[in-house]
Amino acid sequence: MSNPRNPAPAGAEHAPLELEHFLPYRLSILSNTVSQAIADDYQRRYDLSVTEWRVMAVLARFHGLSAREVAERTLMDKVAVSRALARLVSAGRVHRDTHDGDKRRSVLSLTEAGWLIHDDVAPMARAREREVLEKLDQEERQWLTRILDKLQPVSQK
Amino acid sequence: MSNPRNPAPAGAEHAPLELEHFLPYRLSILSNTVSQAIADDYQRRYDLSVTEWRVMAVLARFHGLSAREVAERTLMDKVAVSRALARLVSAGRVHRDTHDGDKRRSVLSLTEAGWLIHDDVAPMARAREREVLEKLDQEERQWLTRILDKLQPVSQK
DNA sequence: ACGTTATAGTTACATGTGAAACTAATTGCA
DNA sequence: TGCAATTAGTTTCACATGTAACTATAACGT
Repeated sequence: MSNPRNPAPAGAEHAPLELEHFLPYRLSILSNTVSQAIADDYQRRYDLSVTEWRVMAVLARFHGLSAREVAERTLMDKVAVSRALARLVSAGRVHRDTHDGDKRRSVLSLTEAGWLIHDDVAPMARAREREVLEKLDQEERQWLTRILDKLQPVSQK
Repeated sequence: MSNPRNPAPAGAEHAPLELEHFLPYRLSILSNTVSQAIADDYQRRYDLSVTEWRVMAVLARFHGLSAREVAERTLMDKVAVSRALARLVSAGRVHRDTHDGDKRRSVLSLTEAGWLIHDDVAPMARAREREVLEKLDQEERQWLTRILDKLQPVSQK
């Protein structure tokens, strides 16, 4: 009916999608490639998942957050945060207190061990990001930022 | 020790990562948002996963591919393709033959039912992509394409 | 021809992830 | 007060996904 490994006949009434030019597909491939490259660095070395690293990153910036606030800042859902925190706390990387006036809330912070990991991983992550961005010239980098800003959903307040 | 929900003191020696400006993080969020928006359309309606849809999309374009060739074209691994095909075949959306000269290889094509779904989903996906791209002006769209081309890994030959 | 090696595809296992149900604490309001 | 409705966080379940092991067939080198 039609020949293997060749595109469908031009007159075809089906208008198939060309994945390699389809934005969502391209974004997905790119995102996975980039994230994986970075995660490989610390994943094995510290047995640290991407979600855990994100939690650590926000706790490095904002002290005393609750789990819900971490979820807001990372745009992860609360279940993911809860699980990441469980592992981080039991690994001694995050300290969990209970909020004074509200016993439901946790008050989170990096432990000494958490900081050590953070201070090793953060520069590594930045270096990897730099490697990716080096493929672009200055002008392209500026456009990329601008484009991401316009496409990005709300971003956390 | 430090006040909740405020950034760490400026003199802090830890140089925390600002996730919201970190390229891999932004890509991941954007990719998930965009893919999800599109997938929602057909996911429920046809009980069709993203991987399944990608397989269908390449089979719409290239007739008689083997599973391995589908994997190459979608950049998915062969296990994912195998599983997607199992579902698609059992749902009567893809027809699987055995290659004449090589009994290991499959020869895949969309069935009539598969084509019907494809012809409904493909325009829908394109429309959603258009909605996303409408947030950008013409110049930005051109830069985006150029940037993706430069950042993109190898792309399938 | 024949044993080794490579390839196509599937299965099994371990792990990750999201939705919904659940517990505990707090808030709102009659 | 006291009871219903919210909120913080965890647990459970179903399902997706990746790695490695496995089966069947084919290709290669002698």
